[in-house]
Amino acid sequence: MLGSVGTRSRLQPDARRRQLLEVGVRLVGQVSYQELSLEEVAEAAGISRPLVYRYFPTKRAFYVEALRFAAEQLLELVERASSGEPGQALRAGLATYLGYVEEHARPYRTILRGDLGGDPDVIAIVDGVRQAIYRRVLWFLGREEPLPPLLRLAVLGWIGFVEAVSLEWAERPEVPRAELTEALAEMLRQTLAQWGAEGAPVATTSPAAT
Amino acid sequence: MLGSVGTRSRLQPDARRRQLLEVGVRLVGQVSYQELSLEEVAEAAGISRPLVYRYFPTKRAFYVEALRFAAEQLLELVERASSGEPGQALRAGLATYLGYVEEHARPYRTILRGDLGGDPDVIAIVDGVRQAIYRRVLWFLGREEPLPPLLRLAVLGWIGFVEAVSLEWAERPEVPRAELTEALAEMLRQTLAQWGAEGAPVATTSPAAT
DNA sequence: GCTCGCTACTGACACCACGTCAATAGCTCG
DNA sequence: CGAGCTATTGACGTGGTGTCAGTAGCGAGC
Repeated sequence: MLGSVGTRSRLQPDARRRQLLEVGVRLVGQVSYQELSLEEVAEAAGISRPLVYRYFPTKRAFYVEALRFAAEQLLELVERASSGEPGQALRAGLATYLGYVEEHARPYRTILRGDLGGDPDVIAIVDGVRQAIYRRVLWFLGREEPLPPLLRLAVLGWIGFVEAVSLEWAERPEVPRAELTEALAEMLRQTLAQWGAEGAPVATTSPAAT
Repeated sequence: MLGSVGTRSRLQPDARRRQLLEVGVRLVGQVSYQELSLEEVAEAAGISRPLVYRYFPTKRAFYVEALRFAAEQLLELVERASSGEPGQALRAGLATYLGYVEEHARPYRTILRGDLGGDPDVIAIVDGVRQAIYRRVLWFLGREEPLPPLLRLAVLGWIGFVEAVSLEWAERPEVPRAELTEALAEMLRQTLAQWGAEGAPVATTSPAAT
């Protein structure tokens, strides 16, 4: 029961900042940047609007920090799930990823699309998620940067494939998660076989046949 | 030399509206929504700010209309290029698409990402482009809606693949356009072979070997 | 070719949300 | 228990959106 109106307590800066960020994370994905008013944020935290400016220099900065926090949650989840040995890790990571999409459809959309398309910081975050996934995939494959141009395009393209499928699937989950996980993993294998044809041995073996 | 400051002529509503839209199209993709000021738009058109409100009820509406106009330009280009017989049309459409990306990297990014991610109208436009491409691909394949769920995901995923590759390629065009066109077309064939495995004959044959 | 009316067009205003600053009030430490 | 530090706030300035009464250019009728 954070910040219920009535009692205005004096908090330590760390606690206050964290509380504001949590409010922000909850709001990002519910309302657009335009609709988000700092007055509203302050009210939700039980404080006055100027106080928000003590912790965040501007509305954009606040929004960006909240978005970054949400993005880190997703990434941490996936990293944690996919820490096993590469062959299995890809499927574990995909399944976790899809699980997050399933439960947080709207925040996911915001993290991916990123309201405020023009803002460099927002672009940095959205691309940051993509890049983290990219590096993870490289780790799955046992490869390191720099990749040959076509192979790099293949991996980035596959990530785009996963994102597009996830967005559609979040709205119409007509395919079981397990089946989708397997199809996406297999898809990566095939894509690499075609685009990275310069004799690159890949490690994404299928699991034991059913 | 439209709207040079100094002479303020009285235009017909159609002409004025069109002029404003052209100014808008030029600005979208150059500056973000936030940075776009109607004062600036009015000045570029050589009129006063209130007059803009005679033609567009709100700043958002103006931005949306301009974005829609830009999106329609891209779509019309692709449609026109891919009106031949299906087998060849896919590659012609892809090549034209990539050509647009090559020449209008920043506007393309805006059309695709869509600043103002939260706005329903903007979402409608961005998804509209995607849906038009989707229908076009269906026409290539000789199929009609509704598709089986997995096949639908495959086509949408492939479009996501193309978009992701295009965005990266726009910044680092290290692969010849022709090669990329061919790889993407072949990619669609393979994807459908895997995801639409329920005996769907597909029409994307390779062109005559070079 | 002059007048008259219609309407494209503008200057000035109200409003709202962001961002600032001096003043206040609640902890903490001697 | 008093003093000082600082988290907190009410009141203000500012910039950009959206509104409205008033003005000026273009066509119609005689």
